[in-house]
Amino acid sequence: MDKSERRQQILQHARDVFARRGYHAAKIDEIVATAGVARGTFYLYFEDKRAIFEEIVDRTFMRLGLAIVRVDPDNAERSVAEQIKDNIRNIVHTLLEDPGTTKILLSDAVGLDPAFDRKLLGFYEESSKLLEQALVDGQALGMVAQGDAHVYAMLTLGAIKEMLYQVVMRGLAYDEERIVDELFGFLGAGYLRA
Amino acid sequence: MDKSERRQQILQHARDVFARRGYHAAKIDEIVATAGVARGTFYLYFEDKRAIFEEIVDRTFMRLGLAIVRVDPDNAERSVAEQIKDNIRNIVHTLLEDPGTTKILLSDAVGLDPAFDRKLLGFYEESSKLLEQALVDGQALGMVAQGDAHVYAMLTLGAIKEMLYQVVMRGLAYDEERIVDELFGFLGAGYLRA
Amino acid sequence: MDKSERRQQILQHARDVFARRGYHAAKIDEIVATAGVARGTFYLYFEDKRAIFEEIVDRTFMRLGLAIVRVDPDNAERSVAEQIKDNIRNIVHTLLEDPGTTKILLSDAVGLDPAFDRKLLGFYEESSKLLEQALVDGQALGMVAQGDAHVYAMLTLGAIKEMLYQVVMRGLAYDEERIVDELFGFLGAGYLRA
Amino acid sequence: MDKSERRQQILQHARDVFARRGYHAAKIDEIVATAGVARGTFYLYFEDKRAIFEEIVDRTFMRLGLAIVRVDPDNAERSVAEQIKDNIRNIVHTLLEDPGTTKILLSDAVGLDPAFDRKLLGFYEESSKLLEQALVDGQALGMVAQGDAHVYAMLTLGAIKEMLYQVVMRGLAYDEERIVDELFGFLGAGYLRA
DNA sequence: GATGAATGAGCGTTCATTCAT
DNA sequence: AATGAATGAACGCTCATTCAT
Repeated sequence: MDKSERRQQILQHARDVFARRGYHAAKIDEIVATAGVARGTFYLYFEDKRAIFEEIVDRTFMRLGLAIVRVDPDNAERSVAEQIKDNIRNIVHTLLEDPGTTKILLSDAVGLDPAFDRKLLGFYEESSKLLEQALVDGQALGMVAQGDAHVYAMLTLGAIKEMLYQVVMRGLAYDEERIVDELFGFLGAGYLRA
Repeated sequence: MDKSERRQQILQHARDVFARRGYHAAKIDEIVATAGVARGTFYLYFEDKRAIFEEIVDRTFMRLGLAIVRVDPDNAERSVAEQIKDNIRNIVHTLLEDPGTTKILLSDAVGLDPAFDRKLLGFYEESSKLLEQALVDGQALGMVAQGDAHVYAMLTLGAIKEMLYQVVMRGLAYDEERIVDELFGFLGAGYLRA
Repeated sequence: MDKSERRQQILQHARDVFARRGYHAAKIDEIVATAGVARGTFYLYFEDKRAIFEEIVDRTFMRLGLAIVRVDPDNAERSVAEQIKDNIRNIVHTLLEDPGTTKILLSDAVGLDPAFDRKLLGFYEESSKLLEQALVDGQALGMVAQGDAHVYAMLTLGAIKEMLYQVVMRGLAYDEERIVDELFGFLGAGYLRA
Repeated sequence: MDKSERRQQILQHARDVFARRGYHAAKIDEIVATAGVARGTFYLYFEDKRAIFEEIVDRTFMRLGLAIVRVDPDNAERSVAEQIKDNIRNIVHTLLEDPGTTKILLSDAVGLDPAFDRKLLGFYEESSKLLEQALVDGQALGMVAQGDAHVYAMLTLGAIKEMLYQVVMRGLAYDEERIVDELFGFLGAGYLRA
C-alpha cells in the first residue's frame, strides 16, 4: 500500500469515527484501530487530530467549491434561475453522496472553537458571496427581486443547511430532486399568500 | 446574596465563558474565577459542567417556547401571516436580547455529542411542528401555498437560524425589525422572479 | 437537648454510618444528615472526622477494658480458668451487644493508616499483656501449660477476634454462651488428638 | 524491558507503597514515582488504583491457595495432624516470605469497603472450608476432637492471622518453624490445664 | 516506514473543614 | 449554640502526542 493510499485509508476511517462520535468523543485510538494502523503511523500522515479533522472539512469545502458554478447572466442556454437551481442540485448532491462528512460539516465542526468558527464563517461568507453576486446579476436582469442580496444569500444558505442537516441527522428519506425542487420553489415564491 | 442570586451569578458567568470559549475550551476554573466563587461553590449549585450548560440551553429553549404563540386561524384581529410575523419578531427579539446565549445555542451546543444532538433536534422538531400546524391551517384558508408544510417549516427554521447565527457570530448590525421584515418578505415571496 | 445529649446523638449516628460504610466511604454529610444536625454543628462537638472515629474506637476499648477483670490467682471462689472464662464471656458480651462498633473495631479501624495501626496494636498489646500475666500466674499454679505465654496470649486474641469478626461481618447466629464455650474449650484442649 | 517485566515492576513498587502507606494514603503519584514510570504508563498496565490493589491481594490469595494442600486421611506416610502441620508451615512460609504483601492482606485490605470485605470473607470462607473438611475427616479417624469443625476452623484461622499480623506489623523476630510449632501445639492441646 | 509503549500536562470532581450570620 | 453556604487542596484519570526500536 503506497503512501497516498494509506493516507486515504486513515482519512476515510477518521471521517467515519468523527461522524459517529463527534470531534471530542472521537479518540485517536478508535481512529487507528478502525483504520488498522498503529498509533504512531497516524502521526506520520497527519500533524495532529485537529489537522485531520480540518482536512476532512477542507476537502468537503473543496468539493462544494467545485459543485458551485459561477452564474453567468449572459448564458443563452440556461437562465439565471436555472443556473441557481443547477447549483442547488450540485450542492445537495455533493452533500448527500457522503452523509458522514455532511454531518461533520453541519454538526461536529460547528462551535468547535473560535478558530474553527472563523474558518466555517469564512467558507459560508465566500459561498454566499458567490450567490450574492449571482443575485445581483439577476436583479439587473429583473429576475431577482430588488432587496438585500446579501440577506437573500444568507437565508438561502440557511434553508439549504437546515434541510440537509435534518436529512443527515435524522436520516430523513427525501429524494435529492425533491429537496432541490422544494428549495427552488421556496426561493422562487416563498409560501405565504396574502 | 441569597441562594438564587448566587445561582444566577454563576449561571451568568458560565454563559459568558461558554459563549467566549465554546463548551470544551470553557474550563471550570475560568467559570469560577469569572464568577468570583470557589471551585467547590460551583458544585453546590450545579451537578457538573454538563448540567450547567444544559441548563443554559434549556432556559433559552424555554424563553423561546414562551416567545412562540400558537397561531389562531380564527383570530379576527390578526391574520395567519401577521401572527407568523409576530412569532418571527418574538423569536428574533428573544434571541438577540441575549447574543451570548444565542451563540451557545446556535454554535456551541451543536455537535456537542449524540445526546445533546438529540435534545437539539427534539427542540427544533417541536418548534417546527408548531409552525407546521400554523401553515396547515393557513393552507386551509388559502393563505399558505399548497406544498409540504413540514418542509416549509424546516426551511423557515433554517433561514431564521442562519440569519441569527450570522448576526451573533459576526456581530452584524442588523436592526431587529429589519431582520423580521427580511425574513417575512422572504417567506412571503422568495426572491426569484420568472 | 443539652450538650452531652447532642454529642451522644452525633456519636451514635456516626457509629452507624461508619459501620455501614467504612471509614472512608462514611461522609460527614451522611453523618450529620442521619444525626439531624447541621454540618457546622458536627465541628462544634468533634475536632474532625478522624477524632470522632477515634473516640468511637476509644470508647469501645474502654468498655473492653472494663470488661476484662484482672485474674486473681488467689481467688478462692473462682479458679484461674474460671476467671479466664469469665473474661472471655465479658469480652464476647461487650462486643456482641454492639455489633456495629465491633465491626468498626475489627474491620474499619484496621489498616486505616500507620498512626491508627499503632493505636490498635497498642490496645492489643495491652490486652494481651493482661492475659499474659494471668497465664504466667496460671503457669505458676500448674494450671497453664509451660510455654510462651506471650504467644498463647496472641493466639487467644486472634481466635476471639476472628470468631467475633465472622459473627458480626456475616451475621452468624451463634449464641453468646456457645461462643464462650467453644473458645474456652479450644483454649483448654485444642482439638488435635494423637 | 518487556511488557510483563514492566508490569511486575509497577506491581512490586505499588505493593511497597501500599504496604508503607495503606490503601488510601497510597497515591498514584508515589507509586509511579517509586516505580520510575510516568503516570500514564501506570494506566497502560492497570485499569485503576483499585485494580492493582486487588491484583496484589488476588495474587497472594493464589499463592496461599497453592500453599494449602488438601489433607488426605488415607495418606499412609503423613497423619492428618502432620498434614495439617505441613499446611500451617506452608501458609506461614508463604506469608512471611513477603511481609509487605502480608501486611496488605491482613491490614490494608481489611475494611476497605463492603465489596472488598466480601472478597476477603469469601477467601477465608473457602480456606476454612478446606480446613473444616480435613477436621471432619480427622474426626472420623478419632484424630480430631468431636465438636464444631466449622468453629475449630475459624479459631485456627484467627490464631494464624493474629500471629502473622503481629509479626509483620511489629516486626517480631519469631523464627518460622517456631511459629509453626507454637500454632500446632496450641491446636493440639490448648494451654489450660484443669 | 511502521510500531506501540511511554509520556505528562491538564481537568473535572470530591469532600473535610471553616466561618459569617 | 447552631447553621449551612463557601472554601480550596487534593487526586484519580484521560488521551493526544512522542520516540526508541
